[in-house]
Amino acid sequence: MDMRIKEAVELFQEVLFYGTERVIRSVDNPLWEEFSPEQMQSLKLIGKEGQITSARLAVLQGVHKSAVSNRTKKLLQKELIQVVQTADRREKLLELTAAGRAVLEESDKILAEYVENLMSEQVDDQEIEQFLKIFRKLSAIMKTDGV
Amino acid sequence: MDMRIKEAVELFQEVLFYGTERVIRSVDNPLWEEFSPEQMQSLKLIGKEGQITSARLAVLQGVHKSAVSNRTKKLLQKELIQVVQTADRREKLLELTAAGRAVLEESDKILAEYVENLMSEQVDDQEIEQFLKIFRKLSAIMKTDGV
DNA sequence: ACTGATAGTTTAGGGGGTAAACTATTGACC
DNA sequence: GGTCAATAGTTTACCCCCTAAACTATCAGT
Repeated sequence: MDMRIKEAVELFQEVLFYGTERVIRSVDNPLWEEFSPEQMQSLKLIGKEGQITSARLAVLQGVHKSAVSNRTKKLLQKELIQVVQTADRREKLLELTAAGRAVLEESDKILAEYVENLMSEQVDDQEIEQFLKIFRKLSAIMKTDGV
Repeated sequence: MDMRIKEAVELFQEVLFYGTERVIRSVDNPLWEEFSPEQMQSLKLIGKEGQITSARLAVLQGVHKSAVSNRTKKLLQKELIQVVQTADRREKLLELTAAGRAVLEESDKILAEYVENLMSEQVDDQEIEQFLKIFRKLSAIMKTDGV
């Protein structure tokens, strides 16, 4: 059991902490150079929720509201999102523009191709099932605890 | 098959791209506040190789040599690593100091406890096997291609 | 009306990264 | 031996990201 923990820790660090970063940096795709991963994540979440407040976006992304404020400013400049005023005038709802939806779709398409390509080449059918199972679990754990 | 790809893409983004970052930020451990993940990765790699050049470290971390230069400067200031001159006077070998080794050990211990705790609580034995299998695969893929 | 709570923005300070210019040193070739 | 291109690292300019704390505006309850 002890050895397995040790290996798990190594793999954890290697894949989750460092591997992903390295991979993101090495991908050369015009979309990913123009928009940062964090900006893409914002688009994704805004798209999923339809309309969303800064405060909620901060919770979902796990960052301070000031970080969100900074990000939304950039997305507004790029005209990928727009602001809708609500009755409570302190609050602003963010939603995607047509351009924002287009970017999001394009990004999803690229990633889908990437993953599909990867899986068909290097991963067999049974492994895909296991991959999905493990990642569903990880996703759930990350949302509640923290790893 | 198409639905599975779609789910895989979602999980990919959620867990690898964003989840890990969020988790790292939310962990409150004095060690992790004092040293960035990148600095810890440097320590880990230097420790693993014993002695290493900046150039090699840059390749292993997948970043430019200027980024490594910046990081090593900080680690030197914190006295976690030291420099050894070689015959080729352009080149510098980096190695851990005793303090560096101590930090690395402490970090591994903390992570091991974390992972162990997580697994015993939320993951059953069979899942651990699957987890290891999938992550070994991911690790291998990340080292060659990029995801 | 007052006052405390809430939503967002701003500022200061510190992480990360790239790309390109620059220093120092080496090694190969004439 | 002298010249010059290649190599290892550093520096600089410019960008992204983050937190913490101060600040503005607005709302809601007493």
